[in-house]
Amino acid sequence: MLFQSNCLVLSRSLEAMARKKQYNEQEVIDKAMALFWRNGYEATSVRMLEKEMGINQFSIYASFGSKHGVFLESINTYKKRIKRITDKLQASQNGKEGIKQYFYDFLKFARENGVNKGCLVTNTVNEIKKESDPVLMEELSKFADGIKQLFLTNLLQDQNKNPQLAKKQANYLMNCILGLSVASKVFEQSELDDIIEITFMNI
Amino acid sequence: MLFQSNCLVLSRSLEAMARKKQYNEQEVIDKAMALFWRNGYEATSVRMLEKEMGINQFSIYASFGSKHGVFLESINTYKKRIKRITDKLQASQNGKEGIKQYFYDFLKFARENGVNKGCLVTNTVNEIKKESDPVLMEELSKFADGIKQLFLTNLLQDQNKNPQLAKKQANYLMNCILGLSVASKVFEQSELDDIIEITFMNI
DNA sequence: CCATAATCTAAGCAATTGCTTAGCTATTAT
DNA sequence: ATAATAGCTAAGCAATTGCTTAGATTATGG
Repeated sequence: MLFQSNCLVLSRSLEAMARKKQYNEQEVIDKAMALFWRNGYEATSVRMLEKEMGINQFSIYASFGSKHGVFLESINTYKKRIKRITDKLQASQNGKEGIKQYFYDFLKFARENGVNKGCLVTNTVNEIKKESDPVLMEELSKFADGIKQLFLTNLLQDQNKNPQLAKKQANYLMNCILGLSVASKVFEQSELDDIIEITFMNI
Repeated sequence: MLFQSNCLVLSRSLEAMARKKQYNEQEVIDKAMALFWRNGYEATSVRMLEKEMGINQFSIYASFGSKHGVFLESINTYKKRIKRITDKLQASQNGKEGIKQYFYDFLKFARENGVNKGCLVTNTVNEIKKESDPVLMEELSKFADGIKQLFLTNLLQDQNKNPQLAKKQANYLMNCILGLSVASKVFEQSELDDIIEITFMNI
């Protein structure tokens, strides 16, 4: 599994060593994530992963155990990649303006060659049934809660903000960015800009 | 195909007649729609449709041509079913309050046995790739535009409303209800209520 | 140089996919 | 009753799914 086989290698340094992996696990997961992001989980076959990751099915199963395992690592990598903009939001001291910037940052983050792919986490919540994979679902919920919490702390930076209201507004903002994840796939950029402006008009 | 074979029957009344269909096409499509709504397009197999619709695969293909054909008819039926609440919005004279009511009506419409299934059209936009079925995608876009237009005309009922602003607000409201379609699958009802209240607070 | 062992290629597995078809059944006009 | 015809059942089709495995390849320690 990812980054564990290397440790295994170290712990066995006394025995006879064998062939080295001809690929970097993080690199091939990056490519897998891009494919899942574009296509969704079900619509991405192991044959497609083979091509995109540039390695044989044997290697995929040796490194990640299953298609599901590749997907879990893809989600982890997605979180790593989006951390760049959530960290920026965490560091922000501009109240709701910082959150607004996060909305624009997210749209940029989710765009590739002019195509909006939405949020991989949101796409996944939309695709899988809650009861089919409750562990993954719980993980995705926690990710969303983390972002909602960031919204809340940023909202509370604004003066005279009622904490009760701020909590509701955090839910409201979460709903708006969920909408943007979907809307960005269909709407024009100018419409998305309008939406963001109205969204932050009265909070 | 749906409601065409009956016409065929009429036009051939002089020749020998044969066995009658043992199912009602609208009834079995209602069941197919429910399944697609719960599971999505790809995750619904023809074998599952067989069971849910209560008819053999032969009958499915005789009546609707393909799995894709069943889905197209399911979308049509979805539009018929949701018409009950869009018609209510069309008849409303309460400005933004009528739209707010539509939000609540939609959440009720999308709930089945306590489970929120979202909007079938939104789910589909989220699942299929734009280029894989541009005809269907165009149809779904038109449906969404129709609702956006209803938002706009209702907004313009409010006094002293700037038409330019109203257009942006219609996009904003469309984004919020797209969000609700996703959020309703994960959020508690009280949170959804909070979201709707805040959504209409600043327009 | 050779034994060991991890990684590679490529063929193959059962199960499932959307769809078709052969043969039986039911309904009608004559 | 009989012939004609449409609908039904159920078996079967090729293609694709996620996953496995046999055998060749490559790297290391002794």
